[in-house]
Amino acid sequence: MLKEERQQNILAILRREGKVVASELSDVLKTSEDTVRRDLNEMAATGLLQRVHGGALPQAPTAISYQSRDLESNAAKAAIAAACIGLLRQNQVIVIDSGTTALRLARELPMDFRATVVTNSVPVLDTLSSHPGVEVIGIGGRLFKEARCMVGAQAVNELRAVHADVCILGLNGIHPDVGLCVLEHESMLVKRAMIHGARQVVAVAASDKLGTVAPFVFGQLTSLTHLVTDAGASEQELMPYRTAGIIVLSG
Amino acid sequence: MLKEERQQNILAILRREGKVVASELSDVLKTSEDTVRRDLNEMAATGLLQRVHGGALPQAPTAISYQSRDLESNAAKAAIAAACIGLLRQNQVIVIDSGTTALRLARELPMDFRATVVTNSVPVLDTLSSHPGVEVIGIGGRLFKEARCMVGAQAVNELRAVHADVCILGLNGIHPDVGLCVLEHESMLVKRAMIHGARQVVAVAASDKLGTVAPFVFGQLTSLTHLVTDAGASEQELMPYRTAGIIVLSG
DNA sequence: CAGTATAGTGCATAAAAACGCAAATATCAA
DNA sequence: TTGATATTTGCGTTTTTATGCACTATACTG
Repeated sequence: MLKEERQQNILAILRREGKVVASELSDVLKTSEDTVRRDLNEMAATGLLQRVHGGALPQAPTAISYQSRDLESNAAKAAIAAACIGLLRQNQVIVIDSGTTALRLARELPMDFRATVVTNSVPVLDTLSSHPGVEVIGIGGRLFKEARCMVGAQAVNELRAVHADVCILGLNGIHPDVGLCVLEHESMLVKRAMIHGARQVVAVAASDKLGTVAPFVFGQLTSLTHLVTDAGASEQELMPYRTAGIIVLSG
Repeated sequence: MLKEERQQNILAILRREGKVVASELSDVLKTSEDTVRRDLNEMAATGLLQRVHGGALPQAPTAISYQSRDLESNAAKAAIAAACIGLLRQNQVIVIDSGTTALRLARELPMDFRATVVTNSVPVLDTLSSHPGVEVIGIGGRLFKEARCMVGAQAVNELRAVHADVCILGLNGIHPDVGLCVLEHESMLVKRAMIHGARQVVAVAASDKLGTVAPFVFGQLTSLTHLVTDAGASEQELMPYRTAGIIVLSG
């Protein structure tokens, strides 16, 4: 087995299992623990994973990552959420994506807001449990633990059956030429299904996401009707989106 | 289990429960109290949590509702959950119902437990997000807010497609003659779908539920293979269930 | 203030990592 | 092909790390 091939395998296992143990790897890959350790160290040096005693973990620790992401850039996210809520009308059917910005929107939703919300995000489901006026539809599927949301074929199918008035969409990167992108393949498919059939598609993105690219592109810029970002975005940065016919709000 | 992994788990539990107790952690994480203490001290040194006598608290005050924590600090439910976990085997497909007793079971599940869990309960989804070895399938449907679970035709359909090894079932009442009952019509349909096709059906019920009746009957006593209750149940109370061929555990 | 639960300490042990070196394998040029 | 060179891999040894145990000290509780 080639070195690169082996390292690819290690990464695949790491993604699947959430951790790798050096001794187990040497067993599965039929090689010595030395080689495995060398591989792990090499990959850790290039930032592909986090080396720990006994094996390795994903570079973004799963449990802690959600928590810390949840807390960071609070003011910016609050502004985005507020601007976004301004776009919503009573009694609409609203799809809410996973991601901390969309979650923030759900949390800021007035308690007397009346609407139907469709979501695959566990924390959004949790939050909206206490909104009496909101009819909530949970999307089923495999739980993607890092993002706390449902993904997979089942989720995509259920979402395709929904034609929402508004879709609140989170993303990892947005670029005028490349389009809308995310970090994981699974998310790509889910977000495509969310966009499909929605009357308005509102992307929520902190200003640092503007102009950045992530591996998986799930749609063109023209899929969007609105882009909501924070005050950190310059007019120059926003211009390409406006000229593409997107309504841009920056709070 | 890797050290860093364990520490991430501790953080996840801390975030979820609002506190951690050293002795409980050593139990759930299957390690010595020494190791737990070392972990807690290490994390406290890096400012990830606040060390206190007996366990640790979050660095920042948490927004967790006291209500939800209170129903967890119930010794009877802990005993039921522990007995229930004893029935589970690695790599089974397990359906977990909504309800606080079933939720308790999910929380007490060892971190290294490997299985596939199917659930319609939002807090169970939340809890199992931090169990790396558990593949979780969320059931979609309308959110029933009071119980924080998915119900309705969609949920019933998805559940009917599952043939589980074990089904952990909560209920509002169980009576030797009347059968298994719940308070809401929606729950009745969902629970019927859960039972359908399950190899083992384990009812979890606090002893005060025994012999009581609720409006909607979703199954006969013979649908059950196991009944797990707490030590508050008398032998006389349990006898009818035993004679019906049900394996009765009372912790 | 006594009794119990929790913490800290030193030590033994086992697992894992690092290191140096030699063998195996691949790469490349003539 | 052949041989020179670089890379990769495996093995023995040493060093480090992680963990559990026994024991003592300290903190909580009634």
